[in-house]
Amino acid sequence: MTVDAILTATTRILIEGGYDKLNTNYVAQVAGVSVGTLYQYFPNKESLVLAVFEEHAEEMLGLLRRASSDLRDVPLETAVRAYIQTMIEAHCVDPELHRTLIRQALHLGVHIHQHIQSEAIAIVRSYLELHKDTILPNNLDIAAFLLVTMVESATHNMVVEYPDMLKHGDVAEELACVVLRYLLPHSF
Amino acid sequence: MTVDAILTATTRILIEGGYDKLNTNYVAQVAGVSVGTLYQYFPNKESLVLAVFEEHAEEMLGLLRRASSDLRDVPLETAVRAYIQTMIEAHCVDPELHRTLIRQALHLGVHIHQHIQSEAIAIVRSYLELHKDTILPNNLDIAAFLLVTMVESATHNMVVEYPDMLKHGDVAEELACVVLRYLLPHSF
DNA sequence: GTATATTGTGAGTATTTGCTCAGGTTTTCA
DNA sequence: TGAAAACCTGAGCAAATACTCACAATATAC
Repeated sequence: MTVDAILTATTRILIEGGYDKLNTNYVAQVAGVSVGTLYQYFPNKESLVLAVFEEHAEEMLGLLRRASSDLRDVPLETAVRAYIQTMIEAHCVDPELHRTLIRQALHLGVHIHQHIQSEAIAIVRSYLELHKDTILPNNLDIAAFLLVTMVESATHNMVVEYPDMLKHGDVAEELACVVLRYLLPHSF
Repeated sequence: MTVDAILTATTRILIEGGYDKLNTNYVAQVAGVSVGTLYQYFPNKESLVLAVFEEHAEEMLGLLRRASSDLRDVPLETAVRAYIQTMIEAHCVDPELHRTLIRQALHLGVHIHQHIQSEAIAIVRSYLELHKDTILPNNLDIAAFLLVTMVESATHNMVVEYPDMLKHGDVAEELACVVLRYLLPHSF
């Protein structure tokens, strides 16, 4: 319970004031505990951010993992759209926190993108492997790398940097076009 | 001359030790001047990083602007490849500094990606406008957004996060495939 | 050569802040 | 009920560091 209050406070301060405004005394105050208590559960300031990051990343990865197991045996066209949709949802879990972690915490070893991408690349690669006879690309490593990078960054940019775009839900469909035209011989 | 020494020192410290290790006394020492001198040219610590950023962003944007004017009247297929190549070159101007600015300085208003992307989107959009009769996408805003985001992030990831990939120069060619299959009706 | 302007100096200050620790409060359990 | 374990407190220390200012050195102009 105490830990939770501390993490919630950390998250809130991070979102509202950024890493600069995050000091342990203030976190403790917002959490309604004393600094001493805080240091009973977290060895230092950095570990606060790391814990928040871990929680958030797991939540996002959870969605992607679930989707990937659901999509194993689904035709490519459906899978691609579902994958893009899931990626959008993953970014919508807590967009403000996501933006903050990326903007404010990259300089600690907190690399959300790499964290998520490396796992996503493995997933996509194994999916492409299953369908390698029906798709155009030969080099699956490169294809998986490009697909994940592109979908992740487009999604990210859309949700986090240009949130208005989501209303134009067409972007998701257009992104699906990009992917499908790349993978399949016949146009869309 | 003094200003230059200060900026060079800032850059070096930023690359080697990150934003944490950047303190004005140390910058002055490395630059071979006194703190007082430093504060004669820069109002505060932040402005140091901002100046370094500005210089770097201009250098990258310079390449893109030059390319964009060269590519106005070139056939799409050539233009796409050249554009991708230019984007790679832009990221290779000073990859270490680029990585550092992104990782260490995002939390100041230093948003390289947005800075570069917003200009790149305008350039690409106007190019697509010229060729709108020969390309598939209807919504040029979305198309430009996606193309820039995808090419920029793929390039960035390749150069900055997975530098080994560049040796596999095929990634650039594969990326060109993605773009061309999206834009043109006949496959590649 | 003198006066003025420009540029440089660096010890010191004022503040911020991560973290400790000596002691208090609450809970557990025989 | 009482003692041990677990948990909490917050004033304050120690270190880091952004920034100043009174003065010195150098350059420029006449």
